[in-house]
Amino acid sequence: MRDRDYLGEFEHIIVLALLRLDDRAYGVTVRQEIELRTDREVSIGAVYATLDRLETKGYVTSHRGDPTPERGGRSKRFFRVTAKGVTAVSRTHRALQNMTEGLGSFGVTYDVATPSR
Amino acid sequence: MRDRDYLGEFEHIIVLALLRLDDRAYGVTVRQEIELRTDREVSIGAVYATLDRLETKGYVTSHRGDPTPERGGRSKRFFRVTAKGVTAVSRTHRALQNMTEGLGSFGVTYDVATPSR
DNA sequence: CATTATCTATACAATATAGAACAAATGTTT
DNA sequence: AAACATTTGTTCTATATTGTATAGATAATG
Repeated sequence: MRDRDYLGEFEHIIVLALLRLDDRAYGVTVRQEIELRTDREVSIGAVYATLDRLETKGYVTSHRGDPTPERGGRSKRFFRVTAKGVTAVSRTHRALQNMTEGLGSFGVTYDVATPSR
Repeated sequence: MRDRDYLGEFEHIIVLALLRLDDRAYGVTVRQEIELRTDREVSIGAVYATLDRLETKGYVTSHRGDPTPERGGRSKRFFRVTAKGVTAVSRTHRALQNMTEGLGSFGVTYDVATPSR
């Protein structure tokens, strides 16, 4: 993998969730944060699969937390964004910004076509 | 396909390019615009594949232009974003914004981990 | 040992990417 | 003007990477 890659759409969202959650970021909270802030349903498997890939790529790290004293308190796997990860979000973010700037709030200002079907 | 879907990362970029280029948007200019504004190499095949997919989903339409009187002036296939397409960018854009807001310029403010490997 | 929360494994669908092949126009050569 | 070269543009084919859901395994408490 070239280290110039951009984050995929969902990867992007996930990394942002980690940054927001700071040291409270683990599978379940990540999912919640996304469902809360975007109006989108997320399957937990999707979250873990993506987190694993991000870890493989060196964009995040994970470590086991201690079990908490609650029923079902299995130990959590906490995630954290690496410096490399931050670089990647920034790059992705910047690209999007460069493409967007000057467009106004599209959909209002720009007249559009209708689908053929 | 549910009409609640988000644009993939590259789809997003492509649609933004179309909006910028307005009525000058066809394969080659789309590619140029992206390479110009993001610091990214784009293969022409990727552009068309994505444009086709977007058209199938009703996010863009295309029509043939007349051949132009220049060397190599083969007729172009012009693309245009549909209302549905604009809705989709907006939705994608908003989701990203909601996830980003309050984060400051990440990378500066947030302290990060180092990759395990 | 039933219940709860979390994580893992796996499979499949959708998206992204590269590159070569093909097409249509004009320019050049003889 | 026929043949061939050059330029610009599109299509096709193949493959890799991302995104997604589901089912089931684990580890804790009551």
